[in-house]
Amino acid sequence: MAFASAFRRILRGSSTPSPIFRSQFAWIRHNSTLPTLTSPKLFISGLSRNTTDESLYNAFAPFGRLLDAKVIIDRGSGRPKGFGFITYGTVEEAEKAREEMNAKFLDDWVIFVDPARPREPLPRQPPQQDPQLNPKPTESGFTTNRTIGWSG
DNA sequence: GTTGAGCGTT
Repeated sequence: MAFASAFRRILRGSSTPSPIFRSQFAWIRHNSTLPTLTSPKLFISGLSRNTTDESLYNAFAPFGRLLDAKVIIDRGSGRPKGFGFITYGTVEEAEKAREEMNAKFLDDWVIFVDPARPREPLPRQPPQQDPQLNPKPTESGFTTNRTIGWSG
């Protein structure tokens, strides 16, 4: 927006987006609502292009046992997309890390720590199940018997 | 060598 670029010039005067400005948003999010974490997986956004898997790991290592720390690299350009994912052993560690690292600096950039969305649907716990939205898809002439469970 | 919202290369 125009706000961001304006604050950018005011606070820094350089082409680097001001971390101070970004931290305001983070504080607002921090003070408004804290969504409870349900998984030890965290989505880290606002990363610097200099941040790599190792530096991301080192930044979040003190808050718990990190099982994974990954900075997403754009396969086309081969450069970091500016966000990544970390996985702790427990949700408590993830919550602590979120409390400690959200709206904090990493490589001169204010990072955002949010719960990561599930990438793969769990096989035993479907996230959404709306049988009412599919009353009867029997238009193809087939009488689709509802198969309970995937008997592979 | 480019500009910063977002949910991942298997």
